[in-house]
Amino acid sequence: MPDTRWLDDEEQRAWRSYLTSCRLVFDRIERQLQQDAGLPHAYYEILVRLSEAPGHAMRMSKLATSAMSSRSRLSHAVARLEESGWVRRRPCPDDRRGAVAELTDEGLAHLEAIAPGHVETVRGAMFDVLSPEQLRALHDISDTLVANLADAPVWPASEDRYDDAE
Amino acid sequence: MPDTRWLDDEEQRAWRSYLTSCRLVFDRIERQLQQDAGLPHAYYEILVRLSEAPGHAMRMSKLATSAMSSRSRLSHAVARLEESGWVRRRPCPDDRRGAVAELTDEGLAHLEAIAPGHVETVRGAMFDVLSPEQLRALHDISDTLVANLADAPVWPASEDRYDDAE
DNA sequence: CTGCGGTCGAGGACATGTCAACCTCCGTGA
DNA sequence: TCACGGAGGTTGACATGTCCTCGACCGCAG
Repeated sequence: MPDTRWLDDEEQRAWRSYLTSCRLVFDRIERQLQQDAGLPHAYYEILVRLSEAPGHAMRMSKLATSAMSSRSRLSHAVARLEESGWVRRRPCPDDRRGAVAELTDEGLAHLEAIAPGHVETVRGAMFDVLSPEQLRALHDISDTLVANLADAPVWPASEDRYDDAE
Repeated sequence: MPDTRWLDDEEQRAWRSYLTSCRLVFDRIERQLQQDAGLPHAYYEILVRLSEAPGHAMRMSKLATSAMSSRSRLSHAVARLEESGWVRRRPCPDDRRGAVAELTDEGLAHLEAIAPGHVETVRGAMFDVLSPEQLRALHDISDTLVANLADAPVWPASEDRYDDAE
Protein backbone atom coordinates (compact mmCIF):
# COMPACT_ATOMS: atom_id res chain seq x y z
CA MET A 1 0.00 0.00 0.00
CA PRO A 2 1.62 3.25 -1.12
CA ASP A 3 1.25 6.51 0.80
CA THR A 4 -2.15 6.72 2.34
CA ARG A 5 -4.41 9.42 1.01
CA TRP A 6 -5.46 10.57 4.46
CA LEU A 7 -8.55 12.67 4.93
CA ASP A 8 -7.85 16.33 5.47
CA ASP A 9 -9.62 18.25 8.21
CA GLU A 10 -12.53 19.23 6.07
CA GLU A 11 -13.04 15.69 4.80
CA GLN A 12 -12.68 14.36 8.31
CA ARG A 13 -15.42 16.66 9.54
CA ALA A 14 -17.67 15.83 6.62
CA TRP A 15 -17.29 12.11 7.15
CA ARG A 16 -17.93 12.26 10.87
CA SER A 17 -20.92 14.48 10.39
CA TYR A 18 -22.28 12.02 7.87
CA LEU A 19 -21.74 9.12 10.24
CA THR A 20 -23.44 10.94 13.06
CA SER A 21 -26.39 12.06 10.99
CA CYS A 22 -27.03 8.59 9.64
CA ARG A 23 -26.87 7.12 13.07
CA LEU A 24 -29.32 9.70 14.40
CA VAL A 25 -31.74 9.14 11.56
CA PHE A 26 -31.66 5.36 11.71
CA ASP A 27 -31.75 5.19 15.46
CA ARG A 28 -34.99 7.14 15.37
CA ILE A 29 -36.53 4.99 12.71
CA GLU A 30 -35.46 1.82 14.43
CA ARG A 31 -36.57 2.91 17.83
CA GLN A 32 -39.98 4.11 16.76
CA LEU A 33 -40.69 0.96 14.81
CA GLN A 34 -39.50 -1.27 17.59
CA GLN A 35 -41.62 0.51 20.13
CA ASP A 36 -44.81 1.04 18.16
CA ALA A 37 -44.74 -1.94 15.85
CA GLY A 38 -42.58 -4.48 17.61
CA LEU A 39 -40.31 -5.02 14.66
CA PRO A 40 -37.01 -3.75 13.30
CA HIS A 41 -36.84 -1.66 10.18
CA ALA A 42 -35.49 -4.55 8.13
CA TYR A 43 -38.63 -6.53 8.88
CA TYR A 44 -40.82 -3.58 8.09
CA GLU A 45 -39.13 -3.37 4.71
CA ILE A 46 -39.95 -6.99 4.06
CA LEU A 47 -43.62 -6.45 4.81
CA VAL A 48 -43.66 -3.40 2.57
CA ARG A 49 -42.12 -5.25 -0.35
CA LEU A 50 -44.59 -8.07 0.03
CA SER A 51 -47.49 -5.67 0.21
CA GLU A 52 -46.39 -4.14 -3.08
CA ALA A 53 -45.98 -7.45 -4.83
CA PRO A 54 -48.72 -8.94 -6.98
CA GLY A 55 -50.73 -11.30 -4.81
CA HIS A 56 -48.85 -10.03 -1.79
CA ALA A 57 -46.39 -12.80 -2.43
CA MET A 58 -42.85 -13.06 -3.65
CA ARG A 59 -40.18 -15.62 -4.24
CA MET A 60 -37.70 -15.71 -1.35
CA SER A 61 -34.63 -14.85 -3.38
CA LYS A 62 -36.34 -11.98 -5.14
CA LEU A 63 -37.60 -10.72 -1.83
CA ALA A 64 -34.09 -10.87 -0.44
CA THR A 65 -32.78 -8.77 -3.27
CA SER A 66 -35.55 -6.25 -3.15
CA ALA A 67 -35.24 -5.82 0.59
CA MET A 68 -31.45 -5.57 0.33
CA SER A 69 -31.00 -8.57 2.51
CA SER A 70 -28.83 -11.65 2.34
CA ARG A 71 -30.63 -14.94 1.82
CA SER A 72 -29.75 -16.17 5.22
CA ARG A 73 -30.92 -13.03 6.92
CA LEU A 74 -34.18 -13.15 5.04
CA SER A 75 -34.67 -16.74 6.00
CA HIS A 76 -34.31 -15.93 9.69
CA ALA A 77 -36.48 -12.86 9.31
CA VAL A 78 -39.29 -14.66 7.55
CA ALA A 79 -39.15 -17.37 10.17
CA ARG A 80 -39.77 -14.75 12.79
CA LEU A 81 -42.49 -13.00 10.80
CA GLU A 82 -44.14 -16.36 10.30
CA GLU A 83 -44.18 -16.98 14.04
CA SER A 84 -45.85 -13.62 14.46
CA GLY A 85 -48.45 -14.67 11.91
CA TRP A 86 -47.73 -11.87 9.46
CA VAL A 87 -46.20 -13.94 6.72
CA ARG A 88 -46.75 -17.45 5.44
CA ARG A 89 -44.40 -19.63 3.46
CA ARG A 90 -45.48 -21.94 0.72
CA PRO A 91 -43.59 -24.00 -1.83
CA CYS A 92 -42.98 -22.45 -5.20
CA PRO A 93 -45.07 -24.14 -7.89
CA ASP A 94 -42.50 -23.66 -10.68
CA ASP A 95 -39.39 -24.65 -8.84
CA ARG A 96 -39.42 -27.30 -6.22
CA ARG A 97 -36.34 -25.87 -4.55
CA GLY A 98 -38.01 -22.57 -4.11
CA ALA A 99 -40.27 -21.00 -1.55
CA VAL A 100 -42.71 -18.16 -1.77
CA ALA A 101 -43.36 -15.78 1.08
CA GLU A 102 -46.87 -14.42 1.29
CA LEU A 103 -48.28 -11.62 3.41
CA THR A 104 -51.18 -12.81 5.53
CA ASP A 105 -54.29 -10.73 6.13
CA GLU A 106 -53.09 -10.06 9.64
CA GLY A 107 -49.75 -9.02 8.23
CA LEU A 108 -51.34 -6.56 5.88
CA ALA A 109 -53.57 -5.22 8.62
CA HIS A 110 -50.60 -4.80 10.91
CA LEU A 111 -48.64 -3.03 8.22
CA GLU A 112 -51.49 -0.66 7.52
CA ALA A 113 -51.79 0.03 11.21
CA ILE A 114 -48.15 0.91 11.71
CA ALA A 115 -47.34 2.64 8.44
CA PRO A 116 -48.65 6.08 9.46
CA GLY A 117 -46.45 6.21 12.54
CA HIS A 118 -43.45 5.20 10.51
CA VAL A 119 -44.09 7.78 7.82
CA GLU A 120 -44.47 10.45 10.43
CA THR A 121 -41.12 9.45 11.91
CA VAL A 122 -39.47 9.58 8.52
CA ARG A 123 -40.84 13.07 7.98
CA GLY A 124 -39.64 14.15 11.38
CA ALA A 125 -36.20 12.74 10.82
CA MET A 126 -35.69 14.00 7.31
CA PHE A 127 -38.35 15.76 5.27
CA ASP A 128 -39.36 18.24 7.92
CA VAL A 129 -35.77 19.03 8.73
CA LEU A 130 -34.22 19.63 5.33
CA SER A 131 -35.04 22.38 2.88
CA PRO A 132 -36.38 21.52 -0.57
CA GLU A 133 -32.99 22.24 -2.11
CA GLN A 134 -31.26 20.07 0.44
CA LEU A 135 -33.71 17.27 -0.29
CA ARG A 136 -33.09 17.55 -3.99
CA ALA A 137 -29.35 17.52 -3.41
CA LEU A 138 -29.57 14.54 -1.10
CA HIS A 139 -31.64 12.62 -3.59
CA ASP A 140 -29.09 13.31 -6.25
CA ILE A 141 -26.22 12.33 -3.98
CA SER A 142 -27.94 9.11 -2.96
CA ASP A 143 -28.57 8.17 -6.56
CA THR A 144 -24.94 8.82 -7.38
CA LEU A 145 -23.77 6.62 -4.54
CA VAL A 146 -26.14 3.84 -5.46
CA ALA A 147 -25.09 3.98 -9.09
CA ASN A 148 -21.43 3.75 -8.16
CA LEU A 149 -21.55 1.24 -5.36
CA ALA A 150 -24.35 -1.05 -6.38
CA ASP A 151 -22.50 -3.65 -8.38
CA ALA A 152 -19.68 -3.08 -6.01
CA PRO A 153 -16.70 -5.34 -5.89
CA VAL A 154 -16.81 -5.65 -2.12
CA TRP A 155 -15.59 -9.18 -1.99
CA PRO A 156 -19.02 -10.61 -1.38
CA ALA A 157 -17.89 -12.49 1.65
CA SER A 158 -19.53 -15.69 0.68
CA GLU A 159 -21.75 -15.82 -2.34
CA ASP A 160 -24.42 -15.09 0.16
CA ARG A 161 -24.77 -11.55 -0.95
CA TYR A 162 -27.38 -9.47 -2.69
CA ASP A 163 -27.06 -10.90 -6.08
CA ASP A 164 -28.05 -8.66 -8.86
CA ALA A 165 -31.20 -10.59 -9.37
CA GLU A 166 -34.65 -9.72 -10.56
CA MET B 1 -53.55 10.28 14.65
CA PRO B 2 -55.05 12.65 12.06
CA ASP B 3 -54.65 12.15 8.33
CA THR B 4 -51.30 10.73 7.57
CA ARG B 5 -48.98 12.95 5.58
CA TRP B 6 -47.95 10.18 3.21
CA LEU B 7 -44.83 10.49 1.13
CA ASP B 8 -45.49 11.39 -2.47
CA ASP B 9 -43.71 9.55 -5.27
CA GLU B 10 -40.77 11.86 -5.33
CA GLU B 11 -40.30 11.67 -1.59
CA GLN B 12 -40.71 7.93 -1.68
CA ARG B 13 -37.95 7.62 -4.25
CA ALA B 14 -35.69 9.97 -2.36
CA TRP B 15 -36.14 8.07 0.87
CA ARG B 16 -35.52 4.68 -0.66
CA SER B 17 -32.49 5.93 -2.51
CA TYR B 18 -31.15 7.32 0.74
CA LEU B 19 -31.75 4.02 2.51
CA THR B 20 -30.05 2.08 -0.22
CA SER B 21 -27.07 4.38 -0.45
CA CYS B 22 -26.47 4.31 3.28
CA ARG B 23 -26.67 0.57 3.34
CA LEU B 24 -24.20 0.28 0.48
CA VAL B 25 -21.77 2.66 2.10
CA PHE B 26 -21.90 1.09 5.53
CA ASP B 27 -21.83 -2.45 4.27
CA ARG B 28 -18.56 -1.66 2.54
CA ILE B 29 -17.04 -0.04 5.54
CA GLU B 30 -18.18 -2.82 7.81
CA ARG B 31 -17.05 -5.58 5.54
CA GLN B 32 -13.64 -4.16 4.86
CA LEU B 33 -12.92 -3.59 8.54
CA GLN B 34 -14.19 -6.98 9.52
CA GLN B 35 -12.04 -8.67 6.95
CA ASP B 36 -8.84 -6.68 7.24
CA ALA B 37 -8.96 -5.67 10.87
CA GLY B 38 -11.19 -8.22 12.53
CA LEU B 39 -13.44 -5.67 14.12
CA PRO B 40 -16.72 -3.90 13.39
CA HIS B 41 -16.83 -0.21 12.64
CA ALA B 42 -18.21 0.62 16.07
CA TYR B 43 -15.12 -0.88 17.66
CA TYR B 44 -12.86 0.95 15.28
CA GLU B 45 -14.53 4.18 16.34
CA ILE B 46 -13.76 3.39 19.94
CA LEU B 47 -10.10 2.85 19.19
CA VAL B 48 -9.99 6.09 17.23
CA ARG B 49 -11.54 8.11 20.03
CA LEU B 50 -9.12 6.66 22.52
CA SER B 51 -6.17 7.35 20.26
CA GLU B 52 -7.21 11.00 20.08
CA ALA B 53 -7.68 11.37 23.82
CA PRO B 54 -4.93 12.75 26.03
CA GLY B 55 -2.97 9.83 27.40
CA HIS B 56 -4.86 7.52 25.07
CA ALA B 57 -7.37 7.09 27.86
CA MET B 58 -10.91 8.17 28.51
CA ARG B 59 -13.61 7.77 31.09
CA MET B 60 -16.11 5.11 30.03
CA SER B 61 -19.14 7.35 29.98
CA LYS B 62 -17.35 10.06 28.03
CA LEU B 63 -16.10 7.48 25.60
CA ALA B 64 -19.61 6.17 25.16
CA THR B 65 -20.86 9.62 24.29
CA SER B 66 -18.05 10.43 21.94
CA ALA B 67 -18.40 7.14 20.11
CA MET B 68 -22.18 7.55 19.92
CA SER B 69 -22.71 4.40 21.88
CA SER B 70 -24.92 3.43 24.75
CA ARG B 71 -23.15 2.67 28.00
CA SER B 72 -24.10 -0.93 27.88
CA ARG B 73 -22.93 -1.37 24.35
CA LEU B 74 -19.64 0.26 25.18
CA SER B 75 -19.24 -1.99 28.16
CA HIS B 76 -19.63 -5.09 26.00
CA ALA B 77 -17.40 -3.63 23.33
CA VAL B 78 -14.59 -2.72 25.69
CA ALA B 79 -14.81 -6.17 27.21
CA ARG B 80 -14.15 -7.61 23.80
CA LEU B 81 -11.39 -5.15 22.98
CA GLU B 82 -9.80 -5.99 26.31
CA GLU B 83 -9.79 -9.69 25.44
CA SER B 84 -8.06 -8.83 22.20
CA GLY B 85 -5.47 -6.90 24.18
CA TRP B 86 -6.10 -3.56 22.50
CA VAL B 87 -7.67 -1.78 25.43
CA ARG B 88 -7.15 -1.94 29.17
CA ARG B 89 -9.54 -0.91 31.91
CA ARG B 90 -8.44 0.74 35.12
CA PRO B 91 -10.36 2.31 37.96
CA CYS B 92 -10.95 6.03 37.81
CA PRO B 93 -8.91 7.88 40.43
CA ASP B 94 -11.49 10.65 40.97
CA ASP B 95 -14.62 8.59 41.15
CA ARG B 96 -14.61 5.15 42.61
CA ARG B 97 -17.68 4.16 40.60
CA GLY B 98 -15.93 4.99 37.40
CA ALA B 99 -13.63 3.22 35.04
CA VAL B 100 -11.14 4.50 32.51
CA ALA B 101 -10.48 2.75 29.24
CA GLU B 102 -6.95 3.04 27.94
CA LEU B 103 -5.52 2.12 24.58
CA THR B 104 -2.64 -0.34 24.90
CA ASP B 105 0.49 -0.11 22.80
CA GLU B 106 -0.71 -3.08 20.83
CA GLY B 107 -4.04 -1.36 20.35
CA LEU B 108 -2.37 1.74 18.99
CA ALA B 109 -0.15 -0.32 16.75
CA HIS B 110 -3.13 -2.24 15.46
CA LEU B 111 -5.04 0.95 14.81
CA GLU B 112 -2.13 2.43 12.91
CA ALA B 113 -1.86 -0.70 10.87
CA ILE B 114 -5.49 -0.79 9.83
CA ALA B 115 -6.24 2.92 9.45
CA PRO B 116 -4.88 3.24 5.90
CA GLY B 117 -7.12 0.48 4.61
CA HIS B 118 -10.11 2.02 6.27
CA VAL B 119 -9.40 5.47 4.91
CA GLU B 120 -9.00 4.04 1.44
CA THR B 121 -12.37 2.35 1.77
CA VAL B 122 -13.99 5.56 2.92
CA ARG B 123 -12.58 7.36 -0.08
CA GLY B 124 -13.78 4.65 -2.38
CA ALA B 125 -17.24 4.66 -0.90
CA MET B 126 -17.70 8.39 -0.76
CA PHE B 127 -15.00 10.92 -1.58
CA ASP B 128 -13.97 9.38 -4.87
CA VAL B 129 -17.57 8.99 -5.93
CA LEU B 130 -19.08 12.38 -5.22
CA SER B 131 -18.18 15.67 -6.83
CA PRO B 132 -16.82 18.51 -4.72
CA GLU B 133 -20.20 20.26 -4.85
CA GLN B 134 -21.97 17.10 -3.82
CA LEU B 135 -19.56 16.69 -0.94
CA ARG B 136 -20.14 20.23 0.20
CA ALA B 137 -23.88 19.73 -0.03
CA LEU B 138 -23.73 16.45 1.87
CA HIS B 139 -21.66 18.02 4.61
CA ASP B 140 -24.18 20.79 4.95
CA ILE B 141 -27.09 18.35 4.97
CA SER B 142 -25.42 16.16 7.57
CA ASP B 143 -24.77 19.13 9.81
CA THR B 144 -28.38 20.18 9.49
CA LEU B 145 -29.61 16.75 10.43
CA VAL B 146 -27.28 16.51 13.38
CA ALA B 147 -28.28 19.93 14.62
CA ASN B 148 -31.95 19.06 14.43
CA LEU B 149 -31.90 15.51 15.70
CA ALA B 150 -29.11 15.55 18.23
CA ASP B 151 -30.96 16.47 21.39
CA ALA B 152 -33.78 14.50 19.89
CA PRO B 153 -36.88 13.66 21.82
CA VAL B 154 -36.78 10.03 20.79
CA TRP B 155 -38.09 8.63 24.04
CA PRO B 156 -34.68 7.48 25.17
CA ALA B 157 -35.85 3.96 25.65
CA SER B 158 -34.33 3.58 29.02
CA GLU B 159 -32.02 6.25 30.35
CA ASP B 160 -29.41 4.17 28.70
CA ARG B 161 -28.93 6.57 25.89
CA TYR B 162 -26.30 8.96 24.70
CA ASP B 163 -26.61 11.59 27.31
CA ASP B 164 -25.74 15.02 26.15
CA ALA B 165 -22.49 15.02 28.07
CA GLU B 166 -19.54 17.30 27.85
C1' DC C 1 -23.82 12.01 59.46
C1' DT C 2 -27.61 9.67 57.34
C1' DG C 3 -30.84 8.83 53.89
C1' DC C 4 -32.03 9.08 49.15
C1' DG C 5 -32.20 9.88 44.49
C1' DG C 6 -29.35 9.62 40.73
C1' DT C 7 -24.97 8.31 38.07
C1' DC C 8 -21.49 4.79 36.65
C1' DG C 9 -20.48 0.67 34.84
C1' DA C 10 -21.20 -4.46 34.42
C1' DG C 11 -23.63 -8.32 32.97
C1' DG C 12 -27.48 -11.53 31.63
C1' DA C 13 -31.31 -12.53 28.59
C1' DC C 14 -32.71 -12.09 24.36
C1' DA C 15 -33.06 -10.40 19.26
C1' DT C 16 -30.83 -9.77 15.07
C1' DG C 17 -27.16 -10.31 11.68
C1' DT C 18 -23.12 -12.92 9.60
C1' DC C 19 -20.70 -16.88 7.97
C1' DA C 20 -20.36 -21.40 6.64
C1' DA C 21 -22.03 -25.70 5.88
C1' DC C 22 -25.66 -28.50 4.08
C1' DC C 23 -29.61 -30.43 1.47
C1' DT C 24 -32.62 -30.37 -2.47
C1' DC C 25 -33.36 -29.49 -6.90
C1' DC C 26 -32.44 -27.38 -11.69
C1' DG C 27 -30.28 -27.44 -16.24
C1' DT C 28 -26.85 -28.80 -19.20
C1' DG C 29 -23.65 -31.69 -21.63
C1' DA C 30 -21.70 -36.05 -22.48
C1' DT D 1 -30.05 -40.86 -18.62
C1' DC D 2 -26.96 -39.49 -15.50
C1' DA D 3 -23.37 -36.83 -13.51
C1' DC D 4 -22.26 -32.46 -12.09
C1' DG D 5 -21.89 -27.53 -11.28
C1' DG D 6 -24.62 -24.19 -9.55
C1' DA D 7 -28.86 -21.97 -7.58
C1' DG D 8 -32.45 -21.71 -3.80
C1' DG D 9 -33.24 -21.99 0.77
C1' DT D 10 -32.46 -23.45 5.65
C1' DT D 11 -29.97 -23.97 9.66
C1' DG D 12 -26.56 -23.68 13.54
C1' DA D 13 -22.76 -21.43 15.68
C1' DC D 14 -21.31 -17.32 16.79
C1' DA D 15 -20.85 -11.99 17.17
C1' DT D 16 -23.00 -7.84 18.13
C1' DG D 17 -26.60 -4.80 19.90
C1' DT D 18 -30.62 -3.77 23.03
C1' DC D 19 -33.06 -3.70 27.24
C1' DC D 20 -33.21 -4.24 31.91
C1' DT D 21 -31.41 -4.90 36.42
C1' DC D 22 -28.10 -4.72 39.78
C1' DG D 23 -24.56 -3.18 43.00
C1' DA D 24 -21.39 0.40 44.10
C1' DC D 25 -20.84 4.97 44.78
C1' DC D 26 -21.61 10.24 44.65
C1' DG D 27 -23.61 14.41 46.44
C1' DC D 28 -27.07 16.84 48.54
C1' DA D 29 -30.83 17.79 51.77
C1' DG D 30 -32.22 17.35 56.22
